[in-house]
Amino acid sequence: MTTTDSGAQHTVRSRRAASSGKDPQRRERIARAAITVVAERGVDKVTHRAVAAAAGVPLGSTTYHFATLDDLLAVALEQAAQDNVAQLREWAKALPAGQDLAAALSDLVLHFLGPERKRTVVEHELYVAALHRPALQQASTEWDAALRDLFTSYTDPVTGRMLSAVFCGLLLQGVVRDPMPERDEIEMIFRRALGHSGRT
Amino acid sequence: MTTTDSGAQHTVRSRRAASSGKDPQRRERIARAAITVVAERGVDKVTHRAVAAAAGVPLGSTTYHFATLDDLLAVALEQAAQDNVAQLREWAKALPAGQDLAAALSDLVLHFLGPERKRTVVEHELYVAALHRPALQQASTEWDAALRDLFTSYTDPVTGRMLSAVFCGLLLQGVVRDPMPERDEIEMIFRRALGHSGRT
DNA sequence: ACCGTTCTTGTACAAATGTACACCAAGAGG
DNA sequence: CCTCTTGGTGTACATTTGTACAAGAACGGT
Repeated sequence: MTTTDSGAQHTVRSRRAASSGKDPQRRERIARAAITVVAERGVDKVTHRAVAAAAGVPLGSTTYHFATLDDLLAVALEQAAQDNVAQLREWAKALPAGQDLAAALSDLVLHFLGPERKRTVVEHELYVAALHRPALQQASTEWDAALRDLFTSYTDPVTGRMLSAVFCGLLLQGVVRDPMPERDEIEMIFRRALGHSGRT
Repeated sequence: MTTTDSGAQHTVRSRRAASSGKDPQRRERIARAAITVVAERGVDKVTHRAVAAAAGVPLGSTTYHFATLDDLLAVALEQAAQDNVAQLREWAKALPAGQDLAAALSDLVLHFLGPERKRTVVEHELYVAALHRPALQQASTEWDAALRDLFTSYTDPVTGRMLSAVFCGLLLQGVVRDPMPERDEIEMIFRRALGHSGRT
C-alpha cells in the first residue's frame, strides 16, 4: 500500500508491450505524458509520479529515462514547441496564395484558442517557465523566431514582427478569458493592424 | 536545528517593530515578499518558508495571516496587478495631450522591459498561473481590461484592443529574449500598427 | 489589577516528492 | 547452457512542504 499508483498502472500498461522487455517508444511516451500534465494541471504539477501515472508506466520508468526532473521538463516542452511550430508551418503551407491575410490570421487564432487550446496553454506555460529555467529558453526563443519568420514571409520584416506581437498578445489574452472572443472582434483587430484594408 | 531559517529571521526582524507586539504592516509586507519571490525564483517556488525568509518574519507569521497558500498567492498577485495598473494610469496621466502615440508607447514598453522588468515578469507569471488557478483569474482579467480601457481612451475601441494586443505581445516576447529589443524596432512596430503615420 | 482578544512565534507532523538502488527479464555472444 | 549487458520495475529514504497547534506577548476595556 506504499505506492498506490503502481498497481493501477500495471493494468493499463499490460495492454501493450507487456511481453517484450524493450519499448523504444517509452521515452517519447513519457515526454508526451508530461505535456498533458502541463496542459491539464499546470507546469508546477509536473512530478515524476504524476507523469508516470499519466503515461501508464511505473514510477521507476520515469527516473530511468530521465535522470532529473529538469531533463524531463526540458525534453517535454521542447517537443511541445516543435509540434507547435510544425503546426504553424503546415498552416502556412495550406494557405492559398491570394488569401485575405486578416481572415486567415483570425482563423488561426480561433483555431489555437478553440480546438488546440490545450496546446496553446502548454506553450504559454513553457514560455513563462523559461523565465526562471535557462534550459527552456532556447525552445521559447525558437518559437517566436519561427512565428516571426512565418509572418514575415507573407508581408515584410516590420509588419511580420508586428503581426507576431499581435498574434502573441491575442493568444495570451484569449487563453485566460473565460468566453472565447468573437471572430469579428479578432478580424477587426487584424484589419486595423494591417492598415484598414486587411490586404497586403 | 529543525527550523534553520527561524534563527536568522529573528535577527533581521529585530531591526524594526521588535518591541511592539502588533505590526499592522505585517500582512502587506508578507504579500510583497511573496511578489519578490515570484520575481526572483518563479511562482512555483512560492512556499510559506521562502516567503517568510524573504519578508524577514518567522514561518508561523505567514500561516497566521494567510490561512492557505492559495490565499497568499491570490492576495500577493492581486496586489501586483493593482500596482501595475496604477503605474499604467500614472503614465497615462503624465502623457502630454498631443504626444506622438507610437513614441510614447515605445517608451512604455522599454520602461517595462528595463527598469520594471521584475514587475513585468511577475505579471506574466501571474497571468499564466491563473490558467490553472481560478482564484487568480479575476486579477488577470482586470489587468487587461485596464489595459484596453487605457489604450481605448486615446484612440478608439478597435485600435485600443489592437494596441493592447501588440503591447502584450511585445512585453511577452521581450521578457524572454536575452538582449532587450532595440528602441527603433519597437517604435517601427507601433507606427506600422497605427497605420504608417503613428499619429491619431 | 484582571481578563479576553488579537497578534506572534516556535515547533510538530503527516503528506508529497526527488532520487538512489537493489532486484527481475530478456536477449546477445560464447 | 551460462553469463553479461541493457532495459524495466518496485521500494526505500531523506528532504521539503503545507498546515496545525500550544504557548507567549501586548493591548484595550472594566
